[in-house]
Amino acid sequence: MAASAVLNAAKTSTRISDETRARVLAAAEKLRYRPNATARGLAHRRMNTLGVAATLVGDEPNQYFLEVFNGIIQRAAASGQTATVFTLGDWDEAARRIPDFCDGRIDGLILLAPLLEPDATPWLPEHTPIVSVHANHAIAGVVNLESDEETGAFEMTRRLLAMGHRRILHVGGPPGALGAERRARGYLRAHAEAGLAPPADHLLRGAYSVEAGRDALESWLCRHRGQPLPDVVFAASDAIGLGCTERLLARGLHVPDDISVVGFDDTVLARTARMATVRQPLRELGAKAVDVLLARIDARVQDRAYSGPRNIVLPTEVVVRATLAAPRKARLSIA
Amino acid sequence: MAASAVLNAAKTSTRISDETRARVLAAAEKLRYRPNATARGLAHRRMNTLGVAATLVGDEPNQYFLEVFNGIIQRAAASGQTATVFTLGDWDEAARRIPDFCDGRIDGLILLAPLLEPDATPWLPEHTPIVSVHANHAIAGVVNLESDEETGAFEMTRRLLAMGHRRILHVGGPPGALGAERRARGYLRAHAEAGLAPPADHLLRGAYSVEAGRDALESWLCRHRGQPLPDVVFAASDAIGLGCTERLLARGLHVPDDISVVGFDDTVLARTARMATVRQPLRELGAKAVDVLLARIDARVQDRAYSGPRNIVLPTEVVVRATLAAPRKARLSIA
DNA sequence: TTGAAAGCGCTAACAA
DNA sequence: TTGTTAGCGCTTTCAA
Repeated sequence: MAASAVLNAAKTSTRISDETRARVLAAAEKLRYRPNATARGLAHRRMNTLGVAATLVGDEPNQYFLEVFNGIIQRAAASGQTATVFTLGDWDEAARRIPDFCDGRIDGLILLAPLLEPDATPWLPEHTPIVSVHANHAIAGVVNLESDEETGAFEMTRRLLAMGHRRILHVGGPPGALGAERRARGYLRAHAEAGLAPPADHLLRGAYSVEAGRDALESWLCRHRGQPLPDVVFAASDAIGLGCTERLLARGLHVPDDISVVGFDDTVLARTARMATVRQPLRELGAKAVDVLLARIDARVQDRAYSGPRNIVLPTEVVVRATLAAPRKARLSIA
Repeated sequence: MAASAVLNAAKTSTRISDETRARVLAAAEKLRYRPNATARGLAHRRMNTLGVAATLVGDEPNQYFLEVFNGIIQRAAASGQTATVFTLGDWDEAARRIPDFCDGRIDGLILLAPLLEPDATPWLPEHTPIVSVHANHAIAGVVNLESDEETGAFEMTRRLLAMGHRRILHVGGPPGALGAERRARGYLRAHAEAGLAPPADHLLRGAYSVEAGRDALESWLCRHRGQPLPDVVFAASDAIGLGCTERLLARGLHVPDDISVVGFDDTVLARTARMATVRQPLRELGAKAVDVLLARIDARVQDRAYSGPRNIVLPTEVVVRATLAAPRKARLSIA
């Protein structure tokens, strides 16, 4: 009854006499009473906690994750929720572990860049609302948030072409990854629109990391010795772009005077390296994911169906920085 | 009894007959039974969840926080724990909000770089073990983890002096912040050891951010027009160092040919900008904080006193990168 | 080896 | 306006 009064203070002010309320408050104060969130959660079926599932491995922090996560916790805090992180070694573990996460301690789950089969339905817990950011496939029952990567890549490539760049080397992301495909598609579409066709060997694919970018570019340069140096490297991620820049500098080439470099994502890496890039609204994506998730949770609480869209696309934007300049007039050859 | 059996499978294998176990397992499977962590937590008084409290505001993600946090979640996951984040707008809110966090949903709390009064004891909940990372003061009942910032700053400064640098401008952290004091102290001690005394105006103080670094250096340079350019800028954080570099480049100065820049922390900023810095083992600090916290939680569960140290200091390390070179032979003046 | 019962700390519906 | 009661889903005695 103490708890009832203390709490109802906010809800039913008429229910308790002032005298009783004062007595309860005094007692609570004296006992340093703290309501227990677990018990309350049990009774209430609501923990005011959102889960975030992501793969988070390796030594170097994944900036993509960290930026989205930053957006998530800021918005969650603003909505009176807290966020708890579940790490997956690999998305193959998802079928086994995700149902365990949805065990009453979270009200909803955000999947960060999940690599899941479209038929994940059998094991996806149906009692917990789920949203995903940059899912690789549409998943039944999961609302997805993404950014318009193809248009971003398209606009960037078009801009490069308009500046006079012609030999545009695309150091792309992993084959099969939806985002990587979309970026490559934008790159190709911009060429097609300009009536151009980039040589097939100007489109590489590999992991999204600094090392992958470094190695991919280096081996490509070695294979193309004596041929003309590309005008610009269009990396499919900022990390790749950084790796490429590193190799170019190591070869004594100047960025952007000899060759430009542009990235993708606009993580802190690009901002720090003053690298031109395609901005994905990472923090907004995280914040919006929280909004949608809360809407779904509310709908469930009120036993309504969630009526919002199943897929939400946020715009991307070309960001010009110091690593992008007009192409060199005198063409260089690869040493 | 189903739950009992299912769970006791791990604990008391003799208690349940094989037949019953099989029946229970089959039923659980058919019902897609999932134990409820909240109820279990209520009964068990253990959520297997660690809390992390930090101030996390502003647009640009705080890399210091993110790196420590990365270490925390990795180690927590390895120990079968999850981490939930509580954000504070300001450490002044701590007295009001921290007791609320310790409401049964977490087993222990990690305070990230707390700015707390030493007499925080009255409101610190005594039923939840707490550890801090880089606390500003010793707090009764809280085990603190930190890194040896003074030695790091000392070693870096000594190294700069040994390279022949003499005019070392220290763009320091906020006055009153323990870490900033320690960094400044190391800077001064290295000078003293070499029988040198830096001019008083070579020691600035301000916030830890890129903007603060940029503004502090710019106004300092304006105030010292015509005087000799420093040999090197020793920034009290990577962010400050980045801000300083930005201003130097904008003035047409070359780093490190005209002037060197070194930072502090070794966040992703320094790694990306190839900036020399003093490395703080941020991820290790996070991981170790988890270890100590779990040890304290176990001690409490077993009703023992925690017997480990009250303060743990991890070493720092000088990292040399491209922004540090020998001082310029011909001295430049400030334009 | 199994079943029954009490309780973790709170909420909510119902009586008084 | 107040007190009582019955859960929330699980764990843990204690009997049977």
